[in-house]
Formats: sequence, C-alpha cells, structure tokens
Amino acid sequence: MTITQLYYVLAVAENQNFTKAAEKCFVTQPTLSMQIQKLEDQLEVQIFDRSKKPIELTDVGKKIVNQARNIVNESYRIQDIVDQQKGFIGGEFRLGIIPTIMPTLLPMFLKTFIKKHPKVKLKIEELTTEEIIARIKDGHLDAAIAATPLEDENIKERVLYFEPFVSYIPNGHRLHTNNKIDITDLDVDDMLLLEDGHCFRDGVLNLCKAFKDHVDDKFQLESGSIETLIKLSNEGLGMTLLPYLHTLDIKSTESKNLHYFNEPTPAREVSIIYHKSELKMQIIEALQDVISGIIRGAIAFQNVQIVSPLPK
Amino acid sequence: MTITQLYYVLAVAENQNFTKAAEKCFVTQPTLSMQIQKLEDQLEVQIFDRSKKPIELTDVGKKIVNQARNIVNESYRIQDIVDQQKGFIGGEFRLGIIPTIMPTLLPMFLKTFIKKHPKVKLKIEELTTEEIIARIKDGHLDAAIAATPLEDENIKERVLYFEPFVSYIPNGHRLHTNNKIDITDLDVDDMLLLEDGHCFRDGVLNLCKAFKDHVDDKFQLESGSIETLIKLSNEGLGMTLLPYLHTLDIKSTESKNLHYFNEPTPAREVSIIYHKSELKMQIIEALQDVISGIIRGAIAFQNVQIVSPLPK
DNA sequence: CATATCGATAAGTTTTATTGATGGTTTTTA
DNA sequence: TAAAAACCATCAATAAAACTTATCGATATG
Repeated sequence: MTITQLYYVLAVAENQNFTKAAEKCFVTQPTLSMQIQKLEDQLEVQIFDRSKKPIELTDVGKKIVNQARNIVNESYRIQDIVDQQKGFIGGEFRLGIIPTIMPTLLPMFLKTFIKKHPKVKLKIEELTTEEIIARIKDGHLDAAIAATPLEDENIKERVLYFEPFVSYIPNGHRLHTNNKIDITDLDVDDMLLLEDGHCFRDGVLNLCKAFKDHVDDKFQLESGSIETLIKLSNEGLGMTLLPYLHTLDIKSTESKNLHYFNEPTPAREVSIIYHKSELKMQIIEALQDVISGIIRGAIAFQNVQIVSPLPK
Repeated sequence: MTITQLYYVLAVAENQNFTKAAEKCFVTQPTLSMQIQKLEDQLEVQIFDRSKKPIELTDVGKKIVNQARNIVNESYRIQDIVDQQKGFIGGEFRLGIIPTIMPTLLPMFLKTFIKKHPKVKLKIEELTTEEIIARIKDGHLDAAIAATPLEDENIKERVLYFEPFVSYIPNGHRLHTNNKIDITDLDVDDMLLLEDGHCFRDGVLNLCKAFKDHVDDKFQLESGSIETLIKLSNEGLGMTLLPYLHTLDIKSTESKNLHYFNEPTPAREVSIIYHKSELKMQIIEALQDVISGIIRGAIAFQNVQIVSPLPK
C-alpha cells in the first residue's frame, strides 16, 4: 500500500470516474485502474463497485476512503512540520470566503498580504458557509473566512473582528424618521433578505426571530447580493440590514438611509476557520495577523451583541 | 514520500543504527541510507544527525518521527477495516502480560483461544506495566493484560476480572492464628514484596500505605517471582500477599498458610488494555470474550475493593 | 597502529509505476 | 435501434524506482 494508491482512490471516489480522476492526478487512466486494482488485490476486497454507473464505493470502500483521506492529509503534515520549523511561509493556500464578506474584506487585506508573504500562492474562492465547512473537512480548503460561531467540533475558529449590523431604511419607511434603531423595532415581514443559503440571511432572521416566533414568508423577495438588496430597498420594497463594512463604500445619496442600532449593537462575529488538524497553521496565523491589523483601524465598536449565523 | 520511507525512518530512529534497522526491515543498509536520504532531500531537512554516535534525531527529526509513526499506524488500519468488515479474526497479534498475571492466567485461556481463533498468530511477551504502556503507545504491542486503572488517556481498558489478594502467613507469624485477616492488620515492615517495577508490589504498598504514611525500607528482601516469595515466607522471613489465582495451584502443605481477607476484599482489577486508536479491535474483543468466559468459573468474589496498581 | 564499526556511494539488477494502444461493455445519441 | 460515445480493463513496452552487492572513507576501539 502506498500513499499514492490511497490518493488515487480518493480521486476516483470524488470524481466517480476513473478518467476524470486520472486527469486530476496528472496520470493516465490505466495507471489508476492498475494501481487501484493492485490495492484491491492486496486488501482482498473491492473498493469500488464498477457495475454501477457512475461508479460507486462499496461499503468497505467508504470506510477505506475515510481512512485514506486521513492518511493522505496526515502525510501532508510532514512537509508542514518542516516548513513550520524553518519559519517558511509559502506554498499553495486555498482560502474560502463567504459572499457577504468577500467584496468588502478581500480588497482591504489582499494587497498587504501578498506583499508581506509573496511565497504564498493564495487561491481564493467565494463559497457559502455550508460549502466551506464541507471543503475544510475534506481538505479542499485550507481555511476560510466566515461568520461564527459554527459549533462544529472538527473546525477551529479564530475571531478576526466583530462587524455590526446597520439598518438601511429608505424614504417613506415607517422607521425612516427614527435616528437610532432598536432591535425590537425590526419586523421580518418588511425586511429584505438575501436568498437562502447565505448565513447573513440566517443572522438577520435570528435577530428578528428573537422577538417573533413564526416568520411568515408571504413577501418572498430575496436577492443574492447586498448591492441588489439596497436597490430593492430604494424602490420602497422594505428596509434591510447591512454588514458595517458594506456601509463604508455606499453612495453619499444613500448614506442618509443608514441608521445605527442602539447598544448593544447587533453584530456578526467574523473568524478565520480551519480544520482542527491545524495544517498550514503558519499561513493561517499570518492571515490572521494581517487581517486583524487592518481591521483594527476600520471597526471600532465596543458594545456588541453577537448574532448566530446558523439557520433555525 | 512513501509509507515505506516513513517506516524506514521509524526503524532507524528506534535502533539508532542504520544496519540494525535494515535487518529489522528485511532490506540492506544501503536501501535505508538511500531512501532516507531521498526523503531528507525532498523535505529539504536533515532528519538524523549522523555526526553523533550513536546516530541521533534532529529536532525536526523528532517531530517527523512522531508524525511518521502516526501515518504508519493509520496505514495499518486500512487492512484492519477490511478484516473487520469480513469478520476475519487473524494475523499477527502481539500481547503483553505482566509477570504476576502471566503464569496463572495464560495457561487458563491460551489453549481455548488458539483453538477458537486458529488464524491469529499470538506473540506473547512478559513485560512490566511500564514497558507495556510504552509499547502500546509506539505500536509494538497490540494489547496487553495488566492491573488497572492506569489513568493514561492514550490507553483504553476493558475489565476482565477482579482478582482478590490473599494473605500467605507462615507458621510462627504473629497473624498465623487469625482465621480472617483485616487490611488494618497489615504491616509493610514484615511483608515480603516483589522487586521494584512490579505493579503487584505497588498494589500491596498502596494497600499498606493506606494506614501508614512512611514506609521504612530497612528490611529489603525482594524477589522477582511469587514462587520465591512463598519460599522466603516459609523460611520465616515474613508474610506476603498473593493474587487469588496463584493460590489455586499452591501445594496442599502450604495452602494452610492462606488467609482470606475480611470483606470488602482488597483486589486488583485486571483488564485487557489497548491503544485508543482501537486497532485490531476484533481480536481484542475475541480475547476479552475467551478470558472473561473462563474466569467466570474461576473467580466468584463479590464484595471487593480495588487497589490501584500505580506507584506512590 | 591495526581492526572493527558504521554510514555513504557506485554500479548493476530487479521490481514497480506509468504509458499508449486497444478491446469489450454499457450508456447516450441520432 | 443502430451508431457513437463514454468508460474501464488489459497488454506490451518503457521509464522510473527500489533494492542489492561491493566498496570506500571516516570514526571509534583494542
């Protein structure tokens, strides 16, 4: 049994296809066929059920894949140990970021980070929290920036900052004349929300539900981007909530619609999250340092109340 | 990086010698030299400091060895998964047993076990608790039978039975006329003990110390075997304590010297212990079944008080 | 100072991994 | 439903690697 064989098994399991898996591994399909057969012969067990189309894992196969992933990931840690020892910060690093953080945070730190750590090849992907969790667990992401706490025992979190919610209330809205907004003023029924799957949507819902048990989805107008949310709101379709960083680059004509909350200000906790195995921890810490340093100048709220990003 | 290379690193680290390590791996010394060099080149770090005699691990080397052990052990688990799936109970199994359990317990279950599970190649070694713990942790033992609880977070325990202590009190001893013995009657100073390193010695000391803080080693007459202990006791050198199973095959002339304890009878807890990774769990469970079944007929004490086997 | 120990190195051999070509099934498409 | 495409297995050839024997040089030993 070799690490390479296990790696091939993982590739086939993920792609459910020998040919595609072979491409990803930069070898030809017969190589995978033969190596996986060899492993199956050695173990005297079928890992894949080749009669099914697309190919499927057998029951043992599933267990073997889990263990194989384990071994392959642990093997990466050896280079990690060496890098750590040498203080080397470099190599490929795959970072996920949720959509409502990506456009505001990324421009703030990216330039600084690549300047400070030029050997790191950052691969950044915009993903939902759910996708992020899955990919951190299966090793396709090294870390991610998301709203926390996530309460997942396989994932560790390091808080980067707290980002307050700010109300965006268009002209003509019942709350438009209020200077400061209180959480108790909120009503889900005239609130514009992001579409399902965004944790910022869940955060807002959690905030509102605190005062209303049942949410009536009579008025289902949801968007995938916060920009759209603001425009819809301008059309008089309701108020909405924005993460604080989004309010920094809002048009001046619209900024008069911003209303801050009474303290304790509802806020989301934004963290860098990573697998508990702590692979590539030097790079994670480097990211944390850069981002925390930059945010320190941008957000200075004190009395905040964290809103959970988890649905229900 | 290959599992084989990691295995070679482990062998050299353990033997502190390329030539010996090569023998254990059933390859020649140049193979080890080359493969380890290749790994070091790939990682761009020295794992061994070859200038020291005997050879030493570098600082990174130590960390790499730990991780390598991890990976190599996890790789064994793949065959384990297959065996478990197939219900296959077989292969090499290295079992450690402490000296005071070995001679009485082994004959009781060995024949039954190998008859029931003929495919298991048992390799049994007599080792002290300390040695057992080290070897379970480094993977040189699959399981062991020892007195518990050990309070080691890397080691799991499954209780097999409770074995009461029985007093052996020769003619002429102050306690010889007592029918039943009480714990409070014991005095370390006229008690014959096994030599240092035996947990049965520590168990007895714990039992006595419960009533006496300081143990004066004025009378240091200690033996490595319980047989010798009995003979020394017969010579009038003091009383001693025996594990119950040892009293079953004692000569009839000597059995009159046996005195049981008042309830709650002091006893040791005997368990099968294994690494928390639960490798070869099928065989461990098979052993547990056989031994528990056999002991059920042999020991039937009810009200026991467990004595810790740990020193101090 | 001769000798033994021990790891590195070199050259040659065996084993293993990989490739390109191809064949047999199954699935998809026209 | 026949043709095409997709897909994995197999084969023979080759490239790569792991391993062996022989030997060297450095260090320790008697």
